Parts: sequence; structure tokens; C-alpha cells
Amino acid sequence: MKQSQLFTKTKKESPADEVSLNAELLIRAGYINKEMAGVYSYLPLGLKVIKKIENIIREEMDKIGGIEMRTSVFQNKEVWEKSNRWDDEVVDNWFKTKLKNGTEVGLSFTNEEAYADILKQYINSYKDLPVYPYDFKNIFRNEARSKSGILRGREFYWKALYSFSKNDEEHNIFYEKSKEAYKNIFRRVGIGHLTYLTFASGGTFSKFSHEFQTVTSAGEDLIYVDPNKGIAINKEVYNDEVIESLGLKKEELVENKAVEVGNIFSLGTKFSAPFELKYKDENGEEKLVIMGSYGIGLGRLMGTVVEVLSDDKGIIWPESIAPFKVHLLSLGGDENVRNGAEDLYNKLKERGIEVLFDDRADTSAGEKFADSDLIGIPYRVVVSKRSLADGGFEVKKRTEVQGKIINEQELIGLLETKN
RNA sequence: CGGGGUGUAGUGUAACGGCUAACAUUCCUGUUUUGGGAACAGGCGACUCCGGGUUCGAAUCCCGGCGCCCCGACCA
Repeated sequence: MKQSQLFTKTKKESPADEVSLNAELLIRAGYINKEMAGVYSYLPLGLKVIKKIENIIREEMDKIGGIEMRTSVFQNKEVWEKSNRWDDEVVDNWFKTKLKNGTEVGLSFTNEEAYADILKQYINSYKDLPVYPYDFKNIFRNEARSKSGILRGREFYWKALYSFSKNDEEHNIFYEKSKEAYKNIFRRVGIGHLTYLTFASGGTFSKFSHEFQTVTSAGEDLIYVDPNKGIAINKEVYNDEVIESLGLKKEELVENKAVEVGNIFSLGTKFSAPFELKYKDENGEEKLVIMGSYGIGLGRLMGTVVEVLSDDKGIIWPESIAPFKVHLLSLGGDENVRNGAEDLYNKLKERGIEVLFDDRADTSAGEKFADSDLIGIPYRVVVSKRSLADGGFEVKKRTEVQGKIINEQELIGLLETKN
């Protein structure tokens, strides 16, 4: 993509109404636009990042048997009354609206009811189980207080998978697989080294639920990390008994602030019971389906990556979720430079290398460098009189201080390598 | 929903109760520039969040509302 066609611009100043680092950098660099508290639009660059994250999650969900669908944002009151979660006294963060005829309609704040209700139509026999449907969709929560930029919004894009199993054994097998899938996801988006499987309160059907917590000062949770074992305990269940039952030692645990980037939950029959979601087993006996839920907020995940991976100049995207792999800058108005850059741009595109080409004619070198650092694309390639005189193009990783000059072949070779 | 803070061109800031609301940046015109947010000249852009009040006079003081940020409670 040519930068001259990208309508967004960078800002020198941080917005006055944002304190959180993720919002500051993402707004300054032109990834997101704030509409109101807790509500952000994703601009072209931001959407590219979200799609990259979405694809990683999709691959990992599909790998463990997930099957993608899409539930509606509109929610039927009758369905939610079955699980007693329609009433505002029970759930206080509903967004609700009305049809012309006065019928009440809710906007999804979670998906258990929708899935249980749909799957009830299709699950009859033990032969229909297990199944692992999931979707990506926007979720709405009327938070009393949203905060921390895109870490906690009133509208957010998430992935939610629900598992439907015949019994606890079958459920547990998938539950363990989902842990591995989640670890893969957080590793692949570049925060694996800071993200811990965390034991949290479990509800009625299991002792614990599991959260994936990324350590950062921007977090709103407190967790106690065992760095050697790579696991943590959420403050909400942190006590001597729990520490002991997990085989941990209190003196080895480190207190950290962290962001909950994902969670997995055993639901047992909490929803299958009210929905009478049952199947007939081999003996013709009716049994309740065992459910689990597995969520990841994509905006929160994106914001967490920014919180964790940036410097004083801007964002430092991991290659896996960067909006582009390469930021190509042409410096100066020299004709050879302009043609050389254009030529390289076309060659990279032909090879399927994602490149943002800063082709702006009247923009100074300093401004292009500053923009490039702020936007945070992993590789920066400079075409200038100097680079051409030295025999090619200057390539520098966002994480490096000093670039090096290499020729076109070497450059394409470098950028084509998969990692 | 409790507590604290705050609201002025697109953005970031200034302005004693008193002149045409200032500066920087963005943007537009022109000249000159092109390896770290270039220089010069000119120009556009604000019912000072909204509604009341005090006053000869309000961006400024008072009351009410709303927005936004932070702490808490709650939550992915």
C-alpha cells in the first residue's frame, strides 16, 4: 500500500484525554479513533492488525477441532430468561433496545445462551458429540467505567468458543488442548514470554478457571507468578491452601500486575440444564451435555501487545501481527531514487511481501523516519541517493539502531524468509 | 455507581473579571530544501462543552447538566 493513499496521519502530540500507553500510541500512529469512552473505531492500519490476530486465533482453534460460525449480536429475551440472565438485577451491564413493536432485544455481552439454544436443535445423540463451535464478533457491555484505552471497552471484538462434550473426561481432554492452543496464540502474537497460565476462581463446576495473564504495569489484575514453573495464581484465589494444592511455595511467588488476555472455563451443566441440552447415550439414556467456554478479546490483546512492546519512539510490532512486514521509505525528490523505490515496491508486492511504501513527495526525511518508528513496522527499507550510491538499499529492523546497505537480491532474500 | 480531576481552532497548550481570545502544530499558497518531525513569507481555521445566574463587562466567578481521564467497586 502506498502511504500517499492511506488517509490517516500521525500526530506529534498525545491526545489529552488518554493516559494509557496503548491508546496514546495507537491514536498517534493512526491505528484507532476514539468515538467515546470505551468505544474505538479501527482505522485501516488497526484493522490489519486485528485481522492478523484473528487469523492466528482461527488457525489455533481450527487445529483443535474448532468450527467457525457467527452468532447474531441481537439477543432474544426468551432465550436469556431460561438461564435467568435477562433481568438487569442479575446482569447489570446489558445494552438493551426495543423493536418498533415494543419487543425487548439485547445486544450480546456473552454467548453461552446463544450457543446452548442453537446447539439444542442439533445435538440429540452421543454421535453428535463432541463439538467445538466458535465465533468472532463484537460484544457490548455497559460498563460502569471503561478504562485503559482498548484494554477495557464497552464494545469489543472477541473470539468465543464453546465446547460441548459427553462427559467430564471428554471435556477435560479438550480443556487441556485448549490450554496449549492458547499458549500457542500468545506466543505467536509475541507476548508468550510475559503470559502466564493463571489459576482463578472457578465457579460452581470446577475448582479453578484458567486465565492467561500478561504481566504489565498496565494490568488491572494482581497475580502471583512462579517464574520457574511458568504459572500464576490470581489474587482472588490466592491463599495458603491453593498455593499448596498447586505444589507451589509462597516465597517463590512474585506479585505482578497483569492483563487477562484470555480465559477458559468449565461450565459443567450450568447452561445445558436450563436449556435441557441433552443427548442419548449408547444405552438410550438421556444425559446433559458438558460445556466449556474459551474467550479471547482481540482488541485487548492488541492493546496489551502495544503496552508491552514499544519504546519512546513508538510501537514495535512483532512480525506476526504487524500491519505490514516492510516500511519502504523513499527520501528526496531525486528521480533515480523515486524510480528505484517504485520499482522495489512493485517487486516486493509481486512476491507477496506486505509493504507500506512511504511515497509522499514533500515529506522530509526526518518526518518519514519519525512516522516509521511510531507506526512500528518490523523492517524499514530506505531508498535514497546515499543508499543507491552505496550500492542498494538500507535495511533496518525496528529493534535495531543501525541499518545496513544491501543489494536488491539480498534484500528480497531477507524479506522472503518466513519466521 | 461512590471519590478526585478536567473541558479554549483538527491536535497540543496560553490568556489579571476588561482591547479583535494568543502561541505552536496541522492544513492551504509561494520560494527554497530533502538521512532524524527543515527554513522563510503569506493565509484559512474558535458561538471558549451545554443551560442558567452574578456583573457595566465572564473563557475566567457561582449553580445545574453533559463529556472525558484517574482511584475504588464490578468485569474479557
